[in-house]
Amino acid sequence: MKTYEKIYNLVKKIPKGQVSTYGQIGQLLNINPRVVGWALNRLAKYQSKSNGIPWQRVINSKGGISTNRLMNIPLGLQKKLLEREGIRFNKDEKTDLSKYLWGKKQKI
DNA sequence: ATGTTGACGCATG
DNA sequence: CCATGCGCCAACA
Repeated sequence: MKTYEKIYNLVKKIPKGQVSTYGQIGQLLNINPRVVGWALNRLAKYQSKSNGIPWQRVINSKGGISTNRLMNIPLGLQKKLLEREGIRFNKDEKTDLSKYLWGKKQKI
């Protein structure tokens, strides 16, 4: 099984309303976070069609969006998709990872 | 086989 | 806050 397949399988498990990070995915699979980014980038490159993989739920360790500088992906798309799932962004365009990170318990 | 490419993360200035 | 630098490594060409 290819590494990127493992990554896709894991990303599929991120629950709606929560997010993960490149680092967290990498840690769980014992691979470098860079490879996680590479694998997700591959989706946009080689699979123009929708694929059922919730790629938008993977963000960077700062709680921010990393796709905005890419030509492949429309500006602001990832944020829009996440907001649609209930993720809120502060004025610095960051999410509260202590709240939304996959595996953390929700505060009341 | 060899060089290049990143949706990273962390440390440092 | 911004800018580099570097370790990292699968897949691609």
